[in-house]
Order: sequence, then C-alpha cells, then structure tokens
Amino acid sequence: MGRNCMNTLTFGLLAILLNQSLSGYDLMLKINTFWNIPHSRIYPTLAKLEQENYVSYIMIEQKGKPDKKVYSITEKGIIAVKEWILMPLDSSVKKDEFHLRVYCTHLLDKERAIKLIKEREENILKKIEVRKKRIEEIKTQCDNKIESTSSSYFSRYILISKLISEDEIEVKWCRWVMGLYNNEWGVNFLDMSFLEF
Amino acid sequence: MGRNCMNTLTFGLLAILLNQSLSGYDLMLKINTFWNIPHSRIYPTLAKLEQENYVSYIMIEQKGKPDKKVYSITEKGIIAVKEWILMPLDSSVKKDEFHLRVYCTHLLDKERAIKLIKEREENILKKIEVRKKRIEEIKTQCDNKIESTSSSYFSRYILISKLISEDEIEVKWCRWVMGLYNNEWGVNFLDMSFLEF
DNA sequence: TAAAACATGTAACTAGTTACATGATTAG
DNA sequence: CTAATCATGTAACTAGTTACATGTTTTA
Repeated sequence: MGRNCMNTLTFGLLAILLNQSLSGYDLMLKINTFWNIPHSRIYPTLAKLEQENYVSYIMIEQKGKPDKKVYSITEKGIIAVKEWILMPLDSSVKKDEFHLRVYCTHLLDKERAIKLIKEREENILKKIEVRKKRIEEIKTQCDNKIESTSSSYFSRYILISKLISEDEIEVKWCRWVMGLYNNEWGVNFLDMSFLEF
Repeated sequence: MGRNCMNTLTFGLLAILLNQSLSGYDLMLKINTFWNIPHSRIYPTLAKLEQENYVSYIMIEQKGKPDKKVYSITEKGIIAVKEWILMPLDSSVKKDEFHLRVYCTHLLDKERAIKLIKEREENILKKIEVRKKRIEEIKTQCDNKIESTSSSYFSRYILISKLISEDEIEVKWCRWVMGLYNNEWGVNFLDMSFLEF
C-alpha cells in the first residue's frame, strides 16, 4: 500500500503525461516507441498511480466510441519524474535475439545468411521511413525552429535523431555484411573500414 | 514434461555451446554479452535442457575451486539451433531507460542535462575499449585472417563490429547534443547534419 | 580481513506475455 | 462478413530479479 511502487513503467507513463493528458489506450500506443507494453499492464499501473496521487483522471463520454479515462500528471508526479531523471542509471545489456542469431550465422549457407540480413535491412528501412515522417510532424508542430533546450520539442527531436542514426548505422552494417558474403573482401577485411563512417 | 520448453534463453545457451563446452558459471558470463541473466535462471534452464537431451554434461573435479558441470551441445541441440535461426523474428522495440530520460531532458537545466549525456558518453567509451580488446583477441585467435563465412570467427567478428559501430554512433550523438547545449546551433540545426556521417 | 572470483542451487518476488471478457463502430 | 480500431479490465502464465544458502581460494 504505502510502499514504493515506482518502476520504469510508472516513470514511462509519467514522462509521456508530462507533455499531454491521455487515455490508457493512447498511453499504450505512445509507450510503444520506448518498449512494448500490453494494455494488461497499463491499466492496473494507472490505477495504482492514481491511488498514490501521481496522476488524476476525468471520465470522457464519447459518441460511437467507448467512454475513456483521460489521465493527467499531478504536481507529485512531476516531482517524481524530476527526481527519477537524475537517479543513477544501470547500463545493462539489452536483449536482442537478432544479435544471438548473428552469432550463429556461420551455421547458414550463403543464401540463407543473406536472407537473414536482407530481412533485417528491410525492417529497419521501414522503421526509418516511419521515424522520418514523425520528425516532419515535430518540425511542423514547432514551426521549423526549436526555441530552446527547455522545450519538449527539443527532447523529442534529439531522441528521434538518436533512433534514426542507430537505424542508419545498422543498415550500413547489413550492407557491409552482405558485401562480405558476396566476396567483396580480401585478407584485409579485418581493418574494419566499415567503421570509418 | 514433454511439452516444448524452448525459449530465447535456451537458444542463447545452445548458441554459445556450439563453439565451446562450458560450465553454467561460464555460460552465465558469456551470455552477458547478449543480455543480463543471473545464475538463478541459468542452472534450472541447463537442468531442463539436459533432461530433454539438448545438452549433456560431465562432472569436473577441480583443486582449489568447486567441482563443476561442463555442458556440451548434443546432436538434438545443434538441430534445434539450426531450425531456430531461420524462424521468423519479431522486431520488437527494446526497453532503454536512457531513451525515456532523453525524452525528458527539457526538464533539466544545462549543467544537469550535460552531466546526463556526459556520463552516457563515458560509459560507452569504456564499453568500446572492452570491445576493441575483444576484437584483438579474436584476430589473434584466428591468426589475422578469417578463412570463410562458415567459420565461427566470422560470426563473432561481424557481431562485435556491429556493437562497436552502434556504440561509436552513440558517442557521436552525445557530442552533438552537448554541442547543442553549448549553443553551437542556429535556426538551421533542424537540417540534421549530425546524421550525415 | 574483507571482498571478489569460482561454483551450484532454491525461494520469493516483480516484470512482461498471452488469453479471456465485453461491446460499439468503421474500414476493407 | 470479417478484421481492425477504440476502450477497459482480469486471469494465468512465462521471464527476469533479488535474496538466501553454502563453501574454498585468491586478491586487495
């Protein structure tokens, strides 16, 4: 009850509510940018946050759609986020099953290996398209200039830039690997020229 | 009992055992390259894999150290890995609390924001050092040439190259963001010149 | 002399996934 | 007419974390 119930998910929800008041359903959609959480975790967590006064909600009746609870962050919630953002951050390794498969590519013949890498490349290219549309939306919303580092547009802009840069480097890596499979290498491939970007 | 008990962890353990026979303790250390798993999950999982004949073990008595079980992959285990590596891979978003904090940087003053980014940069630079040592070990082990894409050195080499490239791009991003905080930007910073690497 | 490394295991907990449950509207 | 979207919730499960439990040797 009175014990500390704050975890990454609760801070994630509060972080999103900093910028706008949203329903549990919309929070679920938004938090999927950060990591995949199903609604089955969102709703009980919001109920808990509301009990502990980190958020409050109002019922909104809709026509043609079910009623919804629109949540807003409280003063207590804002203070909690400000404390959390400066807490020591553990740099744990993220689980990525693709990396585990890359570790086993030597088991595959050339065609199957290239298929694995090609599919990855295509998935990432699709992600980049979505993100570039998102960045255009942000630019439009703030009239093509970000007034200061204390604007939430700034945070969103630097984050999406990070995600795109990581995707772009992965596409380069995919192409480098496919090149290696197509014999575009000699004994000198170990000088890692791929990394000189 | 007879039901399918295979998950990402079981395939992770089998993938490592493909290259070398190891104890549960050493498997725990190795799998930490991919994601953090404590020994409390490793030991019961290995017992289950052994029951289902994906691995086998021999007891090794040691002087000055506790006895250990050294696990090896079986034929059944190798077949399972070969099937798994081609199974459809869900491209789910990885949980990264740092990204969530970046999303809130506009709440921080310049000094605190730079501290957050600087600490991230330093952590990644340390990771890069460790990985560059690892890549040198791999190069030494295979006498500075990777004979073919069917060698396990190839898999390990392309994987570590991927991790290093991702770390390097994140360092660049950190420096770009710190530059923005130090007013190295005009209205045109939105042209994303950072991404032209 | 305290901590870390080596080595294996279990217990109790929190986090995350999948399925069950309901029900209207809209798009293909 | 079937699936997707909007909308909220619970139940049952698997995955992952932290703590308990034991014991030796080596390093700081």
